[in-house]
Amino acid sequence: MLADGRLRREVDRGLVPISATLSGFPDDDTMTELAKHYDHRAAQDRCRGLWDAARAWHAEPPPSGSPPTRVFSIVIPPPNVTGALHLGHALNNTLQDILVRARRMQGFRTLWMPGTDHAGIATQAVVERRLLEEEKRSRHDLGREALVKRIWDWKEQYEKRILGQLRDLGASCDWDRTRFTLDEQCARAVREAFFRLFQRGLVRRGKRLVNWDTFLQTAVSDDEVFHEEVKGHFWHIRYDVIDPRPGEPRSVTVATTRPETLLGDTAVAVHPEPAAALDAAEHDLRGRRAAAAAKEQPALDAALEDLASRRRDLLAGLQTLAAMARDGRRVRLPLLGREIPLVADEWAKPEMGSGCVKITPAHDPNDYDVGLRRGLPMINILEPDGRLNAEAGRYVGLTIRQARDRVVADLEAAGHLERVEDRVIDLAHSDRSKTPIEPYLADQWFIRMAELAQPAVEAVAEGRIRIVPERYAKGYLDWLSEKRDWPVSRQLWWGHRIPIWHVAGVTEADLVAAFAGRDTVAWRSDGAAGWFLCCSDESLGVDTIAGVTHSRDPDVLDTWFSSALWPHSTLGWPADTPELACFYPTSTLVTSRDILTLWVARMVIMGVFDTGQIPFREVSIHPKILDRYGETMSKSKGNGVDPVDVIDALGADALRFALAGMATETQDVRMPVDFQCPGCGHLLEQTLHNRTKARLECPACHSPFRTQWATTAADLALPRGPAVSEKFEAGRNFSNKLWNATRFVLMNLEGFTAKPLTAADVLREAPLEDRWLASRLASVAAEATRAIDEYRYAELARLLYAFAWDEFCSAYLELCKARLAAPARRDRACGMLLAGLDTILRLLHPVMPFVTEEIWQHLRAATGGRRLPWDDASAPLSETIMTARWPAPPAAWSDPRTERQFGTFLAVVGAIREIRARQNVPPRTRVPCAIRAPADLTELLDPMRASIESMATVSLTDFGPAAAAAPGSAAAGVAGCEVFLDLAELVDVDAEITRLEKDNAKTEGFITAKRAKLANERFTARAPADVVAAERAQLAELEDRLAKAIATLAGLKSRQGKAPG
RNA sequence: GGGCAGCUAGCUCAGUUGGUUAGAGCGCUACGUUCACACCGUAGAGGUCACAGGUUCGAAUCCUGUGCUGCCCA
Repeated sequence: MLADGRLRREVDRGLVPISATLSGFPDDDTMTELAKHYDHRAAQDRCRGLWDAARAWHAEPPPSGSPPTRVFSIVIPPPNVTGALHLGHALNNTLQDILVRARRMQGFRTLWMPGTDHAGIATQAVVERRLLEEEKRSRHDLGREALVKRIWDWKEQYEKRILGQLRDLGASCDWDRTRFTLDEQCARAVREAFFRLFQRGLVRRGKRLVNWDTFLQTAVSDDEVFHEEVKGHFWHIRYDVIDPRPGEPRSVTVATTRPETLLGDTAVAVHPEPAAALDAAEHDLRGRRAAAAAKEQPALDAALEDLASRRRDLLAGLQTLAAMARDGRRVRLPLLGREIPLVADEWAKPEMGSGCVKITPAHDPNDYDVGLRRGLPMINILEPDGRLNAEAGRYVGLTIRQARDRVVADLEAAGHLERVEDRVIDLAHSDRSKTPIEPYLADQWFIRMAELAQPAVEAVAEGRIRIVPERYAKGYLDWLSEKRDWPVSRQLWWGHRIPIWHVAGVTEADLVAAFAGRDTVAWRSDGAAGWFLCCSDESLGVDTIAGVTHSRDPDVLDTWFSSALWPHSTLGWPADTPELACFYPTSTLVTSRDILTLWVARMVIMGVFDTGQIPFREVSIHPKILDRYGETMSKSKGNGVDPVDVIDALGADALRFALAGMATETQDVRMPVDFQCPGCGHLLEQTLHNRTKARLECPACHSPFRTQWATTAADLALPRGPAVSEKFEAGRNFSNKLWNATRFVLMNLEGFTAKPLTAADVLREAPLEDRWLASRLASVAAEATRAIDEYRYAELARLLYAFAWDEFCSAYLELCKARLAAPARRDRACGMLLAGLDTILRLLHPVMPFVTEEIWQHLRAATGGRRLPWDDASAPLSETIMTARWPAPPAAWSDPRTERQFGTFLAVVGAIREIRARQNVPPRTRVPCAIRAPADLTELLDPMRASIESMATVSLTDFGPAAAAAPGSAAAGVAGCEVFLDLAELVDVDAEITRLEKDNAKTEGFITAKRAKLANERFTARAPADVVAAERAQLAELEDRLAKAIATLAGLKSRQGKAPG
């Protein structure tokens, strides 16, 4: 028996694998006492095993013909397979799991669709960078197929890691349905969607100035670009006017930070109305000066002066140039000798530089617009690898850097360089390769947005899709209403290859003949003698068309294209599946605000286009997690926290509880991070300086440890110091509190047999504390349900924490201690303790699934016969809390009067405890106490006499309207009662007097303020009657309290000096 | 340049439609361990609600402006 007992304890500590049951939870007869501390590691393993064995997370569409059920579905924002998940993902998925678990318990047919995203450029860039670092090879050395194979290997590794992290977190996704944006099912949806767009004429081919990454040799989107200020120069270059007439300038001067681009110049621009432009600039400056603070005025004055000197020195020349531009005059491009036109365009600013600007349409976004407006040629001078092409004449083959030096030297030699200024330049860099971005004119595929965006705008504008918090709808609508065409091609190898082929030299009749009977092929003219073909099958299926070979577009689609289809592609579209019929449109999308436009808007667009229905009804936007400096957490900055570190150290529930508690409606949450020394546990603040170090030394024990950055063998041999935050400890403590409350309940169940409890049982002949608990359970269940409905996750966590800890444990459980010792009152107390605990566990399960399940299993083993009023009393208790019924206490349990009464009781106990603490009365010394209370309060509190005595450790000597206090008692007024503590050995009379005087001064202050307020006629006349009445009542109470306190004070003063000590 | 948000206790954050004496967690102070839990209990200290105006009987809350911080768009 002894051995059994020890085994049991070790089992409870999770030291021994349990084979007795499938789930690994103890049977009734093995269950007596829990370990003193909750062991999150063992519990997590057991719970996951239980859920997996039962596939409790799996959802099926109903069999046909079955009655309709309520459906709740979510698709996961697929984490990309570039790397492991960080705390931001943990937050996102915790919130989804809260919704999913709650709805499942509420009886919804609930699906959470999991999966990952291939993240085209990000993943390819990571793999390419490693290839270069570790093998010194480029993707071109490897070739397309081999590189793609490498990326698949990477994907397999990280997908596994990510899904493992999600499972560690407790995410109750339907793991049987896991998808990947590049898997066969998603690929089919991508081809079909693209084909339909092509057929409808919504796909177009066009030139576009893209952000070109010369290292990765691909276009990157604006959000993959970061800006950095670097030191550079401003070169002033002279272009000669061709055949100047008398009175005309012989040359124009332009300034540039990128002199090598002049090789691609196709014009020089001057403002068409320089005088008017200067007037406008001056008007603007004067307006700003009038409104500016004094310290800004000198700078504005200087700007005005500069403007005046320009008017004096430059204006005439600029006006001449504008006239020459209108006349079609030309200038000669230095070095190349090309003749280029002077054009008049507003882009040239007379208030800046020389007032003239060189135009390089193929290599500058603003110049590109000028080129379009003025019909200028666009000369591309770059190869994809960033070297200059044949258009650059004798500079061909040079890198941009080399070309810049040569061009500058040649200009200087030719006498065309006027001067050079130093200047700080805002330079765009690729986030992927960290190299400078070159604006580059490239052929791209675009999706036309004019028609597609409209339904997506309307869905939100008309409220069919609700974005929470509402303010985010504005950004969504603004962005979409611009209806800018979506460039979807990416010059990458990792992704969905664009299903477009090109063929030249065949007739449409040839195409008709080649694809006779196939409705999966469509074509359009390429504008010249060829055709673009689009096909929704995997391949075109023919090698040649009328003997002519075709070629497939080498590019792949933007990652967001496949993500845009995620809600319907994962459910089987374009096939007409039962899943699609049941779970689409999905219920809610949970995401952070930064991808509202990139992803959310595009899902709406494509969902409506493909299925005719919106993809989700509500969007819940949650905050981002920042570090102590207000920077967003990211792997690359090194300021992140790995969720698995927290899960290991404190438990998944602790992590989830903290994250849910942070998810308020404000935008961002700060999380100061510390490194924890693996040797001594000392916390070392993470700073801007140390956060990227591979090894650190503990300032306390001086032993070194490694961080996530460790790569060398020497560093890797060190123990890992995890990045942690104290914010998670509250959740760990809370888990333990629940565990110990359960431990207490289970320890006191001897001889008690749990039976189904009805709503009426709970109220029948119930003592005050039971009616109070029932009422609180009703309110808390309603509030928790509402918080979930309204996506107020933080409030959910907070309110359950406060109720479980402060009310259930600190008040109700304490009160039960006396009842459990009294045989006649025992059973009822056990029943209510169980009901309270069970309800708390169910309400908390969505936030803290593991500890609630672990406890549920122990309770189930000990009290499997219990049912709550909202359970089906004829069915067995649910085997897992995951599918237990969501609490729905009856309205009859609500009882505001009882809650007030109980509040008074707690206040009286609190007042007594306060006096005891102040007077240093030893905790276990029972003190005589009298309570004077008006008749109505006496009647209310009378049933609680024993409870007051036990909770405040006093013996009540007198209680009622005329209760007499022992002379010189310590006293306090509370909630309309007076409490007198007979401290025969009142140690410190002076302290009591000081305290009372301070308190009275405070009370007098309030009274003065209240009297003034009530004396103000405008207040009594205009404020609502109930507010005025409340103020009057309050004043009366304050005056009463003060009067009583003054009397007590007088008594104390008469004792002053007489008391011992 | 335009838009959105934030600024509340030492730290991280709550604070519903304006209405008692502004709250929580952590940290801090004092006392307390055979009695579920020291991952605990009891009590306490700690705030000109960024600043300046305004509306109102009454403002952390509404309006205007300023400052600082972050994000989005150009």
